[in-house]
Amino acid sequence: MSLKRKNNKSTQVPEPTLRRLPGYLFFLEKVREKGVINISAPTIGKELKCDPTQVVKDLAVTGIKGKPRVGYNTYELCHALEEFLGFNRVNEAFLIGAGNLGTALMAYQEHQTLGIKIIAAFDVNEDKIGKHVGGIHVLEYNKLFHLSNRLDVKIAILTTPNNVAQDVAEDLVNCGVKAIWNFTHCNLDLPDNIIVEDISMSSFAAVLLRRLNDSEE
Amino acid sequence: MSLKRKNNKSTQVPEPTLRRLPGYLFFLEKVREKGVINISAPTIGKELKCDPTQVVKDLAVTGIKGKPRVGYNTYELCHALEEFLGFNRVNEAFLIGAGNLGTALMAYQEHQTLGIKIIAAFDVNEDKIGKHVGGIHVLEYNKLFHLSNRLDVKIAILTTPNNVAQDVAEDLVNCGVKAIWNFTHCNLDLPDNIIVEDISMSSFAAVLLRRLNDSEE
DNA sequence: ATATATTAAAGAAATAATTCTTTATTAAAA
DNA sequence: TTTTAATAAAGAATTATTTCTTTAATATAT
Ligand SMILES: NC(=O)c1ccc[n+]([C@@H]2O[C@H](COP(=O)([O-])OP(=O)(O)OC[C@H]3O[C@@H](n4cnc5c(N)ncnc54)[C@H](O)[C@@H]3O)[C@@H](O)[C@H]2O)c1
Ligand SMILES: NC(=O)c1ccc[n+]([C@@H]2O[C@H](COP(=O)([O-])OP(=O)(O)OC[C@H]3O[C@@H](n4cnc5c(N)ncnc54)[C@H](O)[C@@H]3O)[C@@H](O)[C@H]2O)c1
Repeated sequence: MSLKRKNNKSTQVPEPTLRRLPGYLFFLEKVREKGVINISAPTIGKELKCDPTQVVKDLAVTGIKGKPRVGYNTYELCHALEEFLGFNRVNEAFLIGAGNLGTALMAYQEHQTLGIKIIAAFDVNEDKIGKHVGGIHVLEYNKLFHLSNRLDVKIAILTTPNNVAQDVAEDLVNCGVKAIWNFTHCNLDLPDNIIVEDISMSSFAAVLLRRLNDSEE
Repeated sequence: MSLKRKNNKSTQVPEPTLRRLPGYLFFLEKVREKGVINISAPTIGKELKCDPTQVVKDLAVTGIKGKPRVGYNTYELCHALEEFLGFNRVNEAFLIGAGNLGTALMAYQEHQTLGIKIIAAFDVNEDKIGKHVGGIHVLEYNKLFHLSNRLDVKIAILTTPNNVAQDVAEDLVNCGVKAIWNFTHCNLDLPDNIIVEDISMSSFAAVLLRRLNDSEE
């Protein structure tokens, strides 16, 4: 999306592949629950409507080998995918900005299955401080600095208003945060080693509206 | 993301470009407010930290021509970008599922600047029906069918639980909806001419966690 | 006026990602 | 046991996207 991060020596897994992996994982978990032991790439491709060789290439990043005429072992694959994505670990995260979107994310239980656990939320607004949503407490923003000294939290979810996002992001970096999930549409300017994942509504809207326009000729 | 839609004769604008365009628009609006009349691609590139020739190529899709040694006219560009993206039109949308995420999106005023206007929300839960958030009423789900006959709404925002998403999506298509902004992580199986824009938390989590892992070697 | 530096535009090259092809493996059928 | 069909894996070819290079235009300075 923004600037490419090439801070790793060995060839990184391509982003399109990475984005597709959770889809495979969820599908595989579903069929595994139904008792399916083995599944082939063509079958996965048919269900998920994508190219079977793409499936093979994507799944290869996990290191799991399939057997000809049998396919992949669903248990092995699920496990390897979870491991590879980090979904089976508990990756603790702070949430900053307990507003409309922030509280929706706090209430969102599925984060657990994505390996991300919001352990505390922070806000500057008196009305928000002290509340708790989905078992997560909203703390005074200033407490972020004290808490981050004790805890080693590497991930932050940023849901403040746009105009304070840059300042808050800089605070987060100073608190030892290494990756920011940015829901604001502020173009964060941070050191290169900080991972920023922008989830920009506007980009989605742009693609949707334009494609809709295209389809109407 | 999922399957490529190639339903348009002329070469479509590449998706990566489309995703970047709103970023240019917001930046340009900001500098225009400061009274900047002209701006060059290298300047934009420096601010947004991207390649200047990329900027030139991206902006070329609007049809706006820049002048050597001067750059682009900010007014012209903003206008052309809004026009191209459809952000200056009122694209009416239905929202289905007025839960945590749904109500956050209803309260989200910035949709207006993205050209999307939620005109009504629908839910099956008695407790939700009748409420209104951000000036938008939550109606009984069944009213969707009546209303869609009268109104010609082409866009739907899907924020129901995952397990009903497919059924609801099919209803929406039957109601004449042409584009679905899908926030569930259900793999919607719909006719090819329907535009589905998946905003999958899991994909973002995957990229974020994996890159974090990569950076820690 | 003339020269100079800046820059958009167009095209070429490089890189990344996807799709196609071939090969080798293996379970099941004959 | 031998044959057959299915399929993973590896690599080639294609396609898409980004980056680099050249060219032409033009405002500013000389
Ligand atoms: N609401 C949505 O559905 C939605 C969707 C996509 C993106 N976004 C983006 O998410 C961000 C938040 O949106 P929202 O609708 O939740 O807004 P909001 O105003 O409801 O929430 C923002 C919260 O941040 C708090 N805050 C303000 N300054 C702060 C600071 N310096 N430190 C910590 N907290 C601070 C506010 O008190 C408030 O509780 C915006 O950038 C918006 O563009 C929102
Ligand atoms: N909460 C989040 O932050 C978040 C973030 C990303 C994605 N999501 C996804 O968005 C979806 C909704 O999440 P949520 O947290 O808002 O859940 P939620 O349970 O709070 O909201 C779902 C709403 O849909 C309504 N609903 C149920 N069945 C319906 C039907 N057949 N027709 C119409 N409405 C129906 C429910 O009454 C409820 O109000 C889920 O798929 C979730 O994975 C949520």
